[in-house]
Amino acid sequence: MSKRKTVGAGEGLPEATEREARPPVEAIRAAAFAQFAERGYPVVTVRDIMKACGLTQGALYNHFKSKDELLHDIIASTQGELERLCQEAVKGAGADPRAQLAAFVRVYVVRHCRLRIEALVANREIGWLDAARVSDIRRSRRAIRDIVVTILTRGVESGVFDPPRVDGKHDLKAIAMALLDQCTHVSMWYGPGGDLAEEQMAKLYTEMVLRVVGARLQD
Amino acid sequence: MSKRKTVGAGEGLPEATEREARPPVEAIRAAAFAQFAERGYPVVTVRDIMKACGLTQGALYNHFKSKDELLHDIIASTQGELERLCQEAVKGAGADPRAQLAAFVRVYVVRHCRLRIEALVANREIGWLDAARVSDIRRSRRAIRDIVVTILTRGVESGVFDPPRVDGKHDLKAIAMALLDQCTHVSMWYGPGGDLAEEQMAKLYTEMVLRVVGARLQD
DNA sequence: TAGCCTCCTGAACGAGCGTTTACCTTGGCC
DNA sequence: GGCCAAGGTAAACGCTCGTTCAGGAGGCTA
Repeated sequence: MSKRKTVGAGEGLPEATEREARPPVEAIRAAAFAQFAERGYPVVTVRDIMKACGLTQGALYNHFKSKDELLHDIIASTQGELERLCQEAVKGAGADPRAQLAAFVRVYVVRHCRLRIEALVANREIGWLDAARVSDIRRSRRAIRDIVVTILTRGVESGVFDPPRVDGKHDLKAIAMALLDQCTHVSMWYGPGGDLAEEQMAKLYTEMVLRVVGARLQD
Repeated sequence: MSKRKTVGAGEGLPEATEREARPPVEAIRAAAFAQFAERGYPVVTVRDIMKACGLTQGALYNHFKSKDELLHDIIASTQGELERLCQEAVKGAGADPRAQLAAFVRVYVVRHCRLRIEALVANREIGWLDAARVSDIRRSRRAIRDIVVTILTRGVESGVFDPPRVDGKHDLKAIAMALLDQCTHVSMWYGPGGDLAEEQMAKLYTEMVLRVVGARLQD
């Protein structure tokens, strides 16, 4: 079953819509995604994953070295894509830190709404990876945090941001962590059936973030 | 079981400082706390927990019916205490929604900094409980969220809050979720060795939250 | 001292885990 | 056809899990 030979590996992203046409390795990734998200990595068994895509346990090891590698593959691809999107969003937003921050939050929130399963897995299950595999993902997260810190720093220097101070000093790293926490965890509770659509969520969060950093409304 | 005659049950919290004088059931709770926090419920074994307090695996079942009940015991006590603290904080803050929200955030953040291990366990491991055990904890969380929603609602009605709108309407539940997310997850990254102390964290978060809801500075 | 109660030990149980292995089927190519 | 590589199956491996249970140590009370 699910016998595919033809689908070329070099033509863009796999399409999630046509389930049967997907090569086995993609079906495994997708099934693992869904199950890790719903029940968590340690309690999802290799047998569960493979049964969900109509295969037996042993077949996993034709595509991945281990269950661990499967999880890393999933998280790393999601995380890399997120970092790239964030960088592009900021780069394409001009020089104004307010526009940069707004573009960042919009991309970040929309992605965490739309791909909330992937985000949820990436954020919740990373701890199960061993140290060697986890390091590059942590690096990517620091990179994203540093994007925010950089925007905040420039915004403060140029006077368009006035974020909260503690004992008279800014702690932009703490503020960046808090803002990212807030935006990241939409994936924990956002559902398409809820009151707000993705773009509305993005607008809401953008306004909240701009308020937190004390963005001046206009020059 | 867990029959204690000497340490009075009616005199406050157990003291975490004197480890040896603690009755076994308390030692088990403490060891489980620490290990669940560090490595996660499903990978911490009964043998791990009991070894950490100098006992063998079988002894657990003199104090708890199962590993599951142990986790529920831990989470429920933490959650109940949190709900009580939040209610008291709001009740003791007078009638002004701004003061109520500030008091709420302060208590909530300080607690999530100080008892971050407990908070982390309660928030991350709850999914492992079966449905029957998890329901009262979810109820408590909804209750806490509703405290915030109530404060926001009264603040908006009385004109001291002007939170972000989406398409002209408020979505106070979404905003309450976002604010609680932010405050809850300090427990994921706050460390006593960091740049900010608990009270400074509380001040920072209070100011951020008041900014988000658009609190008027004075009457 | 005898009896009881509390609590712990240490071995055992059955189940389920990730992974390995031997073997089978399929399709393309000479 | 014969061969090969890819990728599947199903059984088995060694291990660890949560839990149970018979038995024993130690401290009360009578």
